[in-house]
Amino acid sequence: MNDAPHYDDSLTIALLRAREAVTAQFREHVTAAGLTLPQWRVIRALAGGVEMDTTKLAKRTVILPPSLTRILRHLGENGLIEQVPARDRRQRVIRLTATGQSLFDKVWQVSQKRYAAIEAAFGEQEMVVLVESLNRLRRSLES
Amino acid sequence: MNDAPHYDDSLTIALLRAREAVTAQFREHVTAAGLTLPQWRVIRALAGGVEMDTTKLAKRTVILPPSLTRILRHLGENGLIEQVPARDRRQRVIRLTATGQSLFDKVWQVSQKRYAAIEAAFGEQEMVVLVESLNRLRRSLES
DNA sequence: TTGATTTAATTCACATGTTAAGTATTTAAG
DNA sequence: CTTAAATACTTAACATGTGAATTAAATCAA
Repeated sequence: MNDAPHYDDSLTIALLRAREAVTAQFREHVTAAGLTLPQWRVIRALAGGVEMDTTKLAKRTVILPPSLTRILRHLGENGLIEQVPARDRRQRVIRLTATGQSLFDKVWQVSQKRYAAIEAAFGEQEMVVLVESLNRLRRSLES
Repeated sequence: MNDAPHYDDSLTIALLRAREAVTAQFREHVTAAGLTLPQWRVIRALAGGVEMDTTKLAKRTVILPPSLTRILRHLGENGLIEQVPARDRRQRVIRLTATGQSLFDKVWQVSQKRYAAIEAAFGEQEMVVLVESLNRLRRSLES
């Protein structure tokens, strides 16, 4: 009938809603720990003694540099991260403090359970297929 | 090895990146028309003479009420939408103005081409499967 | 080595995301 | 009919998203 994809079927909206549904599973316990979800992505990327500069961190966490600057300021003020001296003095190399790592450990325990619950509800195999499909979509658009 | 899903394989990040890749296909021509992507979602939901209250509009466009309030103010100031008298005076029922509709017509032409290009690059059938998978994921988490 | 260019990160300005609190109108209970 | 509860939005406050301009340090070319 209509040459336009129906609104609720459109890819962008489907991605938005799916992401909303998934992040909702993590939001409660992450915010209870005093973190926002973007802040948690940064903590998670640095967990286990990883040291990383801002550019790499921005790519890993899918956070734009200006946002990351503010997030790192917050996390630094709360004593969760610290700066590591770098050869290239333009770079800001970051790592978790002991406090940051132990906060990660605490939140991560719950995140794992939530992730497992999502796999159980949606299907472990379907989840693998979905993630692969999402990554294939991305690659097909980047070229 | 690790009991944690690898960062780049995680569902939340895959959703973020995929969404980023898809929206990038629309951002250029939408912003060239003087609209942000959320503003465009609102315009699109109202296209074709549709009248809708704020609550329904918020759900359709996946925009939270406080954001929608601001967006509607912007669109109203630019003469793209107008308010329709409603029985329930708590509600704000909105529709496009003639200006808004003609802006939609212009932007929509390009959006259709972009959407078709995504289908061509990723595969029409795979796209259908992906959207269904995303919606199934969402439903499995809402119960 | 100097000067132009590139790179890394920040700052600025404005828009949206998110939660909590507030206002106005309607509905429902008594 | 009157008041308590529910509904539809809005406002406020803070965090992040986004694009453009800025600063500082490293690299490259002459």
